[in-house]
Amino acid sequence: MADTQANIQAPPTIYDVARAAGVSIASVSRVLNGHRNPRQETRDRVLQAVAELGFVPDGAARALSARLKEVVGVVFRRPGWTEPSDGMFADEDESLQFIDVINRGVEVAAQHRGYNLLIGSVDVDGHDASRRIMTLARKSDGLILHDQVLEPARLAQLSQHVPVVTLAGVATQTTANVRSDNGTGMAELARHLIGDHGYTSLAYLAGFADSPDNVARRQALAEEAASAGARFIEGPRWQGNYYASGGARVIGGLLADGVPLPRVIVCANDQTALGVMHALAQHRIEVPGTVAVTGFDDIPVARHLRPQLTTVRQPIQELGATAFEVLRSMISNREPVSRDLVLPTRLIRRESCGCPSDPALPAWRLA
Amino acid sequence: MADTQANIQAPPTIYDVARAAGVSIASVSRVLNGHRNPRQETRDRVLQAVAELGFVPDGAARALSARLKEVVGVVFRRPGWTEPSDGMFADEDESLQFIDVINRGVEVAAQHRGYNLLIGSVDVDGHDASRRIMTLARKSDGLILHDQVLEPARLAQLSQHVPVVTLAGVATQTTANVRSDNGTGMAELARHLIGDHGYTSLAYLAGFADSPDNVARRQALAEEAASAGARFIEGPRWQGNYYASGGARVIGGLLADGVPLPRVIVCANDQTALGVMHALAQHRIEVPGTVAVTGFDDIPVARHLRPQLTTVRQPIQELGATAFEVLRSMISNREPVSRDLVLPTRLIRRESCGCPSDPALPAWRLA
DNA sequence: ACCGGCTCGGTAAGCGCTTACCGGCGGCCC
DNA sequence: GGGCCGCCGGTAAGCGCTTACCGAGCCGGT
Repeated sequence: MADTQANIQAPPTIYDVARAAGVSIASVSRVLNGHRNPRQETRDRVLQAVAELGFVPDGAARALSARLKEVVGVVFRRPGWTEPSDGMFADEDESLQFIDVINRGVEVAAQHRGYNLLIGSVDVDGHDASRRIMTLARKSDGLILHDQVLEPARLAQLSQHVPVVTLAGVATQTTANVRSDNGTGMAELARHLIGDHGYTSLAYLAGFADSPDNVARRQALAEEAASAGARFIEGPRWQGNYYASGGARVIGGLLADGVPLPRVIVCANDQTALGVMHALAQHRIEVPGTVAVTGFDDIPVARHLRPQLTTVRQPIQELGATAFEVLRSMISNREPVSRDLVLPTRLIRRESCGCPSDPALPAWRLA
Repeated sequence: MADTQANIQAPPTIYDVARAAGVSIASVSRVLNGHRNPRQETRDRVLQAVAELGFVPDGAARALSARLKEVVGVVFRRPGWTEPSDGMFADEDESLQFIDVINRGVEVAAQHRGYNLLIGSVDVDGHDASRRIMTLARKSDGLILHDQVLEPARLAQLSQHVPVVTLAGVATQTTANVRSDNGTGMAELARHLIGDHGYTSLAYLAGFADSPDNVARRQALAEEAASAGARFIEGPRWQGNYYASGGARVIGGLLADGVPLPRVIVCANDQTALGVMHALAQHRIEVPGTVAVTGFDDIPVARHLRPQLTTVRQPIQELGATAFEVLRSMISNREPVSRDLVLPTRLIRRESCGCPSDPALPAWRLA
């Protein structure tokens, strides 16, 4: 062996295929893309050459020429810890399960259409976030933006040039939006807690203040509590950040200051509930015996917690898949199927609200 | 308003910028890419035009011309349930936390270098997996492949044309590999269980049989057990699949057949342990009192389980980040910095092995 | 037999960039 | 003062595809 390095050789181009098949590059392109119905013999020769050479067209060249990249960009926000108490491994402390599952939904839907997913994240201090998103945009045919990645002004500007679908945001003149029916799910949860369990004091542990989801959930809960005459607790002490750390911090703060806890803590999302349950366990506070806890989203781990988490299920993967389909319709028709899609939610009663565990309904159907 | 449709207009091209700045496109390209040190005045005019028009170069054109896409592809395998007992929501039953965190690591590292991540998944029945991966490859500069996505022959073929880094696989002549030091971590865990806790019977709940990680972990455990004279249990009854469902199924099967459980169940990874603990709880079996359970990976939720999961920590994000850096070196130098990188692991003692909970060490440092 | 029309290949013009190459201009040295 | 060299802009040739356009061949109709 003269050289231990395994040199990689350039992949074959369409010219190589054309030469091997004894036809022009136009013919190769035509049989590969199924245009103009080439003669059977031509088709056979091209196909054989393609198989022999293992030809796969270059994405960039194809994109440039066809003005279609078959790539959609997805941007989400990474937790950027501004709180000094979080250590160097802060990033690993959290998984972004909700976001990851949505992205999986996008990806699966995209695969079906021959698209791929280009992923980008921005950290909370997004001073150059806008630039990064632009770059991503120029590598894709359209963008799916998670909550809180771009301020409205930038969004408006961006969406003039690129199809944009937001998740859990608000639709605008130029963007479409996909979200869940927060109100219905939260109302159902509230009625269950107040009506079925008879709880009379509920706190809302909030997510980001300016997130539409957060606003809608809070409001539905507040309204149900009011109409049922239950005490509704909220405020700056109850300000979380959609992450477990936020929930844990809130509980820690409350307990440290000797603030009495309400009978139920309704968390803005599951990850927050995770942190809450963790902090509660650390202080030896019984869930749901002393304090009941609920989440929102029904992320996969919700059922593995002890007690299992009562929550409101969103069709998470479907959220992603829907966002993709809307985006694709914008890409191909330059007009979305709909500007504001709302997916249904529903209450999932498990143990953390005080319901009995139900062994008849295992989380996994066993063989 | 004549038209409610917000028409998207084509983004500006380099020609638009050149015209606005009164220079040639070559000059625009040069100032943007910092080549040939253009005159200050030229630079200013170009930069101003770029700012005014909001110009960002098209990714495809840039890629085609510069022969560099600044995109890396990542392929992982989605759980494809072959077992009939798993319902329609099977996909949502599982999150792929380990994979997601790795991908996040890749993404963060990629961002630093101006690269983006192109995501593709293959399902277990990967009959056209190879083709899909090829397509992905032609949209990127290189590929990072998770475990079990491509058979070796295909891999060898693929890696002739594209730089490839595998995760938790084996390095070959043409591919590089990044993995964790399974042996050391597992040995440390085994010694803790046998030496510190005095357990004398351990079962290994396996992952995919042909996964190198699985083989290495099993072997380290077997060796430690043998040398310490502990009983080591394994076999077809203990065959999992790296997912929670596999762990739950194994436990369910054992219990249904009246097989007595060992004192410790060492799971191939955390997700498996999750399913095991879930199944055990369902049968009212105490963990760690009656049966101790351990995992491997230290995925973010491991600390949220009750009891908290004792496991072996891999530097998950770093695994991804390292894979990216190796790949990048292959892309730019056509030669990897190293063909086989091994990252350290270490035992994380929590509660599920029988260690006392440690309130002095909260999972989150609270404000 | 001729011609219109239809089928199907080939030729070549881009797509929006990067960069090799060239040429003009100014400064420097002798 | 003339010749060289270096600096910088512009011109144009691709990068690897898709596709509009053209033309050759062949069919059927009259």
